[in-house]
Amino acid sequence: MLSTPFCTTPHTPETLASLITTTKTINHLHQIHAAAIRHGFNTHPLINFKLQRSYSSFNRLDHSLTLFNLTHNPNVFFYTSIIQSLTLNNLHIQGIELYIQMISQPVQVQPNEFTFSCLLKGCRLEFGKLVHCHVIKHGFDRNMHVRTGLVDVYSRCGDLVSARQLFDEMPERSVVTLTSMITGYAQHGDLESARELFDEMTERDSVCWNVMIGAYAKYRKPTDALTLFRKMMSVKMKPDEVTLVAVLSACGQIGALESGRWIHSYMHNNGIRMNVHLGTALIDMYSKCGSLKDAQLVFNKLKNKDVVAYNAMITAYAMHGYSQEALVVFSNMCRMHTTRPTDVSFVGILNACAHSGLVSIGKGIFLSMKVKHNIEPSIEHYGCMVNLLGRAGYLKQAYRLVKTMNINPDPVIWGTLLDSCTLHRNVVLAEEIVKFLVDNNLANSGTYILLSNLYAATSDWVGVGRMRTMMKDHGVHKEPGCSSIEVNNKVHEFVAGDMKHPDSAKVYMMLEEVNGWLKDYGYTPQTDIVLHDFGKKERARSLEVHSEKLAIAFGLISTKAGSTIKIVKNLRVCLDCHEVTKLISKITRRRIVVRDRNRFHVFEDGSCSCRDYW
DNA sequence: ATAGGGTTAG
Repeated sequence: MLSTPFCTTPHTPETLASLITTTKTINHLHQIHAAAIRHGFNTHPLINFKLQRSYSSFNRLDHSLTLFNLTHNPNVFFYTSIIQSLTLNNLHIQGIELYIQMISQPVQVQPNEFTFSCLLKGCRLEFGKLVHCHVIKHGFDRNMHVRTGLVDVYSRCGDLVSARQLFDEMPERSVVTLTSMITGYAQHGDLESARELFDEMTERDSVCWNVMIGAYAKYRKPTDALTLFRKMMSVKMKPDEVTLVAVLSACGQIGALESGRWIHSYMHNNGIRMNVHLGTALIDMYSKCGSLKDAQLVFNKLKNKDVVAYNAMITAYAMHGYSQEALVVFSNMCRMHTTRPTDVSFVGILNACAHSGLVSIGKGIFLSMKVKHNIEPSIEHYGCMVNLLGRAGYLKQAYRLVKTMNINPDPVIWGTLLDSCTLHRNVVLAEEIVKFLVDNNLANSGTYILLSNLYAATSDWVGVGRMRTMMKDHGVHKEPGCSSIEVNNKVHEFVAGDMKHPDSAKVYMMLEEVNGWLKDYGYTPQTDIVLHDFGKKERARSLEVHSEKLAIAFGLISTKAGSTIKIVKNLRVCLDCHEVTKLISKITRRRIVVRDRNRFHVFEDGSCSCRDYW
């Protein structure tokens, strides 16, 4: 203590106050605090205010509160800043309590516009409305900061009508106000209204660009996200860490590896430091773009890995069918004392088991959720188990699990079960399930499609016809297949059977050539699973134009011989396409990587990394 | 002396 300068040098409140503001460590702060007490400044309002803020900045709310409780008659500055500390720590109830204490003191302390700004930050609708009343009562509702805070509360909480009304009636608005309003729309899925306001802005900072790009990424509009990002770059607005996280997510969704790599090198070249957010986004991007090696590299180098980073890597291994590796990362994570598995970890690890048919390991992990980790399995975890059991052929067990679980089964889980019935050609069980669904009014479009697929798979064309009629009667449509491929930093999309791409003529010529090769190999199209265009073309013809085949044909004509072709598909790959792609990889000596809705397939020399189990 | 908007995994 004696070695520090604070014991001997004389101090004025002003010099102490400025020392507090510049202090870099909590120990340093304690010494200054001690010096302040020794000099008899412990009741000095400015000193105490600064001390409180400083403790708060070191995340020592406990010290802040002690100090506050020892202070007689705190003034509005002290009240406001302690309220701010509380709300920043998500302690809004305590914040409101302090506000009430403040206005009901014997000697009332009048709140000001700053007090209301702090009260509103991050608060929920019930408190927001309460604070709103007090804002009006104290006459601060025309203050821009306060009004922005109100807009923010209503829009974050989804009361977009109230938010918009307050917004429209504002005397003036700042970038922050607009961003709050845009965020409200964006977070609740109204991307059009968000974009409309965004386009009307006369000045934009990086935060509002981030909100808009992030909204596109969140609502799975990766092309819009990337387009807007390019626009941001073109107006010389510098992207920051938050921008890049959103853009990387978009790259992952669309499988744009070249763009993703470009972002990674942009980080290096522009001094954007790696951190756990960016690292996780990179792991996600690389794995969804088929480059598991790069995902591993980022993961291994990443410091301070949190559970989100671990989950991203577990999911990456699961998607690529590397079940053992996923299990290793999972157990490493469980061994760390800083990370505990979450519900997402279990979705990842159970999917990893499903992709390799690790039934008993999966069952063990599923049981451990509740027993060992105190996590109640959700419908998604049950879905993973139904998938694991069903794919492995334990259809009865899967069915029993759905019937006995204490959550209401949803259409997804029934779909998973029916999918497994199709895979194992179990018409009897499938019909039992469908009858159950119809009897209980649970059948939906998916039910008909799945049963129809099953009839097709077992060559029961009468059954297919019956389903076809039922679907027509119910106006059921199948989600069109869509595949994309990135060539020279540009993403090309193909929808099943479409002719929209500028190079369509060449693509279809290539497809004819491929069909010739396949015929020479003695391949005949399998009469599987095609419903979206039934009745228009004969089955064999429609099989030829599944979207991934168009994308692969485009890849063959637009990339260098021998290079890898990478495709992203929105649906699960069908049996026929899977067989055909295996053959194409053999004939053309190309490595073909297909990411379908569930996982990766790496086709090489006539076989697939999923070992035909998917 | 003090305030308002943005981030990752299925």
